[in-house]
Amino acid sequence: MRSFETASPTSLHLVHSSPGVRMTFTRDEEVFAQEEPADLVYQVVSGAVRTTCLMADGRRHVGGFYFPGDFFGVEFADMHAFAAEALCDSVILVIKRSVADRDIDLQRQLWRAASRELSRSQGHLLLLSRKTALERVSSFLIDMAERQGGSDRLFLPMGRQDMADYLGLTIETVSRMMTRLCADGLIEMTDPRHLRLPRRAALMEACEQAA
Amino acid sequence: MRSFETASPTSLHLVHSSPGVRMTFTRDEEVFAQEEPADLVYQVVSGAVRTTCLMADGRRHVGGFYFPGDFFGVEFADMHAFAAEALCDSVILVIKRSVADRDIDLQRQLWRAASRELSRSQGHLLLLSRKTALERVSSFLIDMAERQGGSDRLFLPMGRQDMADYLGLTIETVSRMMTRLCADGLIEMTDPRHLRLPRRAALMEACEQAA
DNA sequence: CGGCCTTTTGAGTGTGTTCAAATAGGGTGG
DNA sequence: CCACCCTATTTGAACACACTCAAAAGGCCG
Repeated sequence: MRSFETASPTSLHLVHSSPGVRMTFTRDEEVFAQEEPADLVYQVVSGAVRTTCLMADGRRHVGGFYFPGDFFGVEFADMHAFAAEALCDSVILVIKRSVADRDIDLQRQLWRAASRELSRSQGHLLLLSRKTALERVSSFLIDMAERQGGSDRLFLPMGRQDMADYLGLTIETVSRMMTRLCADGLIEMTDPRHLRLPRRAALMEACEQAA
Repeated sequence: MRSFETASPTSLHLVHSSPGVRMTFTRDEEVFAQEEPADLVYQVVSGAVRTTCLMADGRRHVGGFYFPGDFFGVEFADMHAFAAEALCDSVILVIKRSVADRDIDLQRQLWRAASRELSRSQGHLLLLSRKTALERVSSFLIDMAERQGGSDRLFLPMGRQDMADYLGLTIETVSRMMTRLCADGLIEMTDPRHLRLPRRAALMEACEQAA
């Protein structure tokens, strides 16, 4: 089900000395669980990951999405507040925190990851506090597009439910907003996960403010 | 307008060696501004502080409230993402980051502060993403009560607008929910800022899930 | 082709917003 | 000390946006 390989020098540009183990995960497989000790940190090699948080009443919250090069599972507390699952078949580099803390370069990368994580979480806060459904979906698409490089083609590795749980909306509302954006010519959809953003500037207008 | 005093050994139990300067701020006075270099950290000695974030379209977001003993302005980036203002006349201990980083004990306190800040911000995220107005206001009151010690009396140093901007609601909705909680006997209000929480357990029910 | 899952669409409802006005509280000057 | 003003809060009524429930359409795999 899950394959282990010992780390070896690879072409992955973000990790010089490969101070960890590569593991592969299949779609929807759990990388780590909520409430699990946070003694490891993770970096996406290929594929994509989401972090989720299950709440008492069954509602699910998606904390973020992670793409190749991104670190995740970097916490301050010694427990994971979120669980992490592979969005699709993915290769993840797993690194011991104790090892990471001895590698000065890696340590710097983790610090930057934590810093980015915090500012992302603050942006997310603003998004949730006072944005309309259309603004949320637009912001999301812009964010995804930026993180996938400048191309006007965009692939969404997550389903509508994941988007909804990330944006604090229902799946129906997300779907409706996507339809609306299509109708307004701001996006084109070949299928639900493959988009083209022909008018990025106009789409950013729809966000109304900084992400 | 603002008085400076050199730090001196005081009765404040949280700071042993007072490695900073005490400053007093009047109501609504700015402690630091958004986009200002974050080379100082702050601790509330007396009074209360809010952090705010002004958005492009004029909407305001309140990031958090800080009470005696709480640190604020602890950032990862080298700019403040939020501004900080005194809620009422307050005494603030101002500490140079460079000095703080040399004090092993203080450093530990700042780390814990950053950690708490992050988990608070995640709780805030959950609150904003899927909670009803009543749940938000209830959670807020419970949180405030816990941070002010176990008493069933609660003083709110912030106005309804601050509460609204913190909870992602309008001032009218906050007011209505307060009225509703009164009607349901979950809180008592002598005036808008002075509450009594006679049925804490019942109030926590209204939060529906972890803060 | 048929079954299963995801996404989309539709109709009706409800919660929170908006706009507007009334009330309460606090400070100032007469 | 009281009248007045200014601000903060509360209340009311109508509306709008997103949700809920329900069903149809589209993909994918067997």
